[in-house]
This record gives sequence, C-alpha cells and structure tokens, in this order.
Amino acid sequence: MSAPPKHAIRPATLEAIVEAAIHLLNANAGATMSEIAAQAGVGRATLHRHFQTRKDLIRAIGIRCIEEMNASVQIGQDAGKPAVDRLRSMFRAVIPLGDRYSFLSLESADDDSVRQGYKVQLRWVEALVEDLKKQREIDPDVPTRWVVAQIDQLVWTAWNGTSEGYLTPDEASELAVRTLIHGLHRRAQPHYSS
Amino acid sequence: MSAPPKHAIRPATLEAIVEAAIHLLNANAGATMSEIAAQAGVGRATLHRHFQTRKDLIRAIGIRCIEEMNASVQIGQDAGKPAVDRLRSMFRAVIPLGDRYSFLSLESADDDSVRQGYKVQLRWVEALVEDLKKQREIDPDVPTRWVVAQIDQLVWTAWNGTSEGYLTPDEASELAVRTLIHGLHRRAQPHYSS
DNA sequence: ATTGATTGAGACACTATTGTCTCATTTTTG
DNA sequence: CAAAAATGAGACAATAGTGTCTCAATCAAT
Repeated sequence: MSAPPKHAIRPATLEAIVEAAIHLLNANAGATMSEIAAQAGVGRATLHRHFQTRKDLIRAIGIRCIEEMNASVQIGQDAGKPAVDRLRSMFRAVIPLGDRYSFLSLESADDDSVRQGYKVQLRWVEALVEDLKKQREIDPDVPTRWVVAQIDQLVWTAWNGTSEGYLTPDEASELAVRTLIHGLHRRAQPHYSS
Repeated sequence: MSAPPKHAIRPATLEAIVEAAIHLLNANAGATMSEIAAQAGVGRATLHRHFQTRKDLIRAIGIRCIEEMNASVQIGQDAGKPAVDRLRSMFRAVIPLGDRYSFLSLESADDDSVRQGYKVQLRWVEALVEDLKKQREIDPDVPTRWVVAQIDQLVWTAWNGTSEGYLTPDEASELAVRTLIHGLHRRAQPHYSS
C-alpha cells in the first residue's frame, strides 16, 4: 500500500495535527489541508510528509478515533454488574469523546477499517441492550435498533450539553441513563432492579 | 443582491433539481454541480441558469426546507389540546421531513435566513416543552435545552427508522413520544394526565 | 557544541470544479 | 402550426485545492 513515511514524526506535531483535523473537520467537512495545517500551527508540507493524501489523513484519524471509542465502550463492562450500571459506565466513558464520535459519522462513514471497527462497537452496545432487556430494564418489544440509535444520539447530545456548558459530565451521563430508561416524565425516578 | 433570473423555470425542472440536491447532499456533502444536474436529469447549464452559484442553490434549498419544516411544526398545535397530543402531532408531521432536516443541519448551518427560520421553529418547540412541563408530563427540573435536543434527535432517529423500513410512520411517532416521556423501561406504559 | 533529522516556506505542475457563453434542440404557448 | 421560451450539450477561462519537491532554518540527542 502506501510506503512507510521516510520521516519520523514528533509526538507534539502529530498531536497538533490530529486535534486540529478533528476540530476543523467537525465544524466544516470540507476543511482544506491548508486550513488544517494552519490550525495545527504546522506547515502544509509537514501534513503531506506524514499523510501523503487527504484521504490518508482522514483515514488515519478515523482509525484512531474508532479505536479510542472501542476502548472506552468496554470500560467497566464486567459481566457481573447490573446492566444499568454498565450502561452508566459506558456513557461516562464515551460522552467525553463526543467530538471523536461526530467526526466518525461525518467523515469516515465509507472507510473499511472504520466500518469494521464500528461493527465491534455496535456488537458491544447490542449485547448491553440485550442484557438490559433480560434484566427487565428495557421493554423487549422495543426494537434493539431503536435502542441502539437512541444510545448513539444520547452520547452526542450529552457531549454537546457539556461542551456548551449547561451540563457537567456527571449530570450528562445521569440524564442520558434516565432519558433512555425512564424518560423525562415528572414522576419518573430511577428505580433500579432491586 | 443577485439579479432576478432572466429565464423562468419549469416547475418539473425545479422539483427535480431540489429533490436531487437534497438527496445527493445528504449522502455526500461535497456533491458536485455536475452530479446534482445528472441526478436531476438536467443539464449543468440549467442549474447555473436558475442558481448562479453553488451557494445560491444550497441557500435556496435551505430556505425552502426550513419553511416546509416550520409549516409542519405548527400543524395541529391548537392551544386547547393536551400538550402530549400536540407533541404527537408534531412528530407525525415532522418525521416524514427527516431528510430535509438533516440537509439543514449539514449544509445550511451558517446561512442567515435559515438560522432565522430555525429560531422560529425553536420557539415553537420550546413553547411546547414549557406546556409539557406545566401539564406535568415532563419534569421541570430537566433543562429545556436537553428536552429540545432530544426532540430534535428523535425526529431524525424516527425518520431513519422509517426510511430503513423497520418502523412504520405511526410506530415511529408513537415510539418517539414514548421514548421522550416515559423512556424504554418495561413497565413504562403511556398514562396521559387524566 | 556538533551532527543528524524534522520542520517551514515557497515554487511548481496537475487536476477538478466552477461559472459563463453560444448554439442547436425541445417544449410550451397562443 | 408558428413564435417564443426554456433546455441540453459542449467549449472556455478562471479558480482553488492537491500533491511533490527543494532548500534553509530549527530542533533533538549525544
């Protein structure tokens, strides 16, 4: 495939590029290599030294993001814990990665490695939903795809709430769990399975 | 601003262009004027005859979409009806416009007319949420912004569910109402305020 | 401090897309 | 059917972005 880059990359440079690219490409999917370089405080040539192609850059960042997400999804998923607790752990771990997440859905929807990584994540979430159904936390009649979609959206909305400053990370996770399981009805209080 | 177009446009041509553009730009935000013309079954020159610039095209479609959405949001919003019924009416009316909606959030986030139109919509939704809180359907302690964000996301998820074929429009609206108010808990049954 | 490697800046050719124009063809209107 | 108008097809210049390269400046490690 692509020849291994002749130049090594300085960790600080890599970090700057990755963060700038995620940030810019979220705000504007058509962001330019020049813009990314400028935002990263790096020469445009340096971008091309380490990522021959714009696609290579997006692809590399996509893989990085999906790996970060997958690692986070699995945090605190001990089979022993009640499913609701695992749900909360997942939210807590994943919500702070909301920008990564939206980058993935905007930019890397058609990359093979990313799609494959996403399937892994999907299976974890589906397994969790199945457990939630078994433990009677979620109505088995609701399509699993719907539940999974809600979880996805809740991650994004919760991240957005923290990044806009009207929610703390803890509030966001708690609100996400509550919204999914009990909804926003007034008397809906969390009442976890005994 | 832009001179009034010298050529009239045939309604069928306009329709074809608008639909093609919405469809293509949802799938690929960077879709080309050529691609849009081809998908619309129209010459590329015709596009430029009626929309001088690519921006003009996106802008015109954005305005059209936001107006369609605003009209739909207000369907069946008689002040007399219970807020939950109005919520359901809104979902029913808006969910079928999901593709319009995602077009707006992807393409027209920075257009002034669209932003202004979006504010109108936002106020309607906020008013509905306030009523839901007053009628004790939604916990007043939950931030209104969170509720509004959930409604937004539910519209998209529900539209997606119908377009992927695993939900009928009615199921989608019902599931959206239930998810928002009562959540997906097993024993959560709709119990509207007497 | 010196050496080796990474980076920044800019020039360059190449490609894709945009936006304008013209003219023949088709469609609509009367 | 005839006139007017809208469309399709293609040529065209202009622009913007990509990817490659070179060379001087800067940084890191010994």
